[in-house]
Amino acid sequence: MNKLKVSFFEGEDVVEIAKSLLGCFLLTNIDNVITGGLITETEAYNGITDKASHAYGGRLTQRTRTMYLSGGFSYVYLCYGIHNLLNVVTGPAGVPTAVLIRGIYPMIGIQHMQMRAGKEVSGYELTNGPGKLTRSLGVTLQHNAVNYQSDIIWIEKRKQDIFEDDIKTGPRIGVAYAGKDALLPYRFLLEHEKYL
DNA sequence: TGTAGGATCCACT
DNA sequence: GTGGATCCTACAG
Repeated sequence: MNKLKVSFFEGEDVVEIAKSLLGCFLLTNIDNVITGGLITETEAYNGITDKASHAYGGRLTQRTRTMYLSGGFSYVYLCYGIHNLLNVVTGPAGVPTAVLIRGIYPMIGIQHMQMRAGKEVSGYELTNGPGKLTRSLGVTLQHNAVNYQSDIIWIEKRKQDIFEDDIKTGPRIGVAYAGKDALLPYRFLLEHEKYL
């Protein structure tokens, strides 16, 4: 067990944190079952100056309140009325930056993830999307504002360091409404095959 | 109080 | 490649 510490999440540079999370293990202990896998895809949401962020312009509402917590809490919200999306809040308290976990490679508790997703789904298909990974991991709105130091959701460093060359960068998905900010290279993908 | 639209996924063409 | 599902959130009035 080698949980990422609070100091990691409290870093000021959300883009750097998004990149650093690639190759770490995301784990949940929900319904008394541990499930999780290798983080393969993340996106950074850079606070009040980022039009794609829920907290753009300093928006502070019931929903976005969680983003203003100090780094190391979860931010779960409902997207398109159907999908729960899981983020990691970063930075000091009052700074609403967060990293969206968009994909993991299933490694632990695969059988149970398959039950949650339905038996037709298997392998990477279980968790290769932000809505799919929460479904397979059992994450719901109940798990909003959970501390990543807890035994419910946490992130571990298990692998050796990731090589820069194995990280692909690109614009974020589904944020066309954000104008110029939609083009920012805040999406990170890991060529994960060699790290399995 | 009303309504437009969304950090997605899946089935269908 | 396209569109429907589905319902909460945000904001205007």
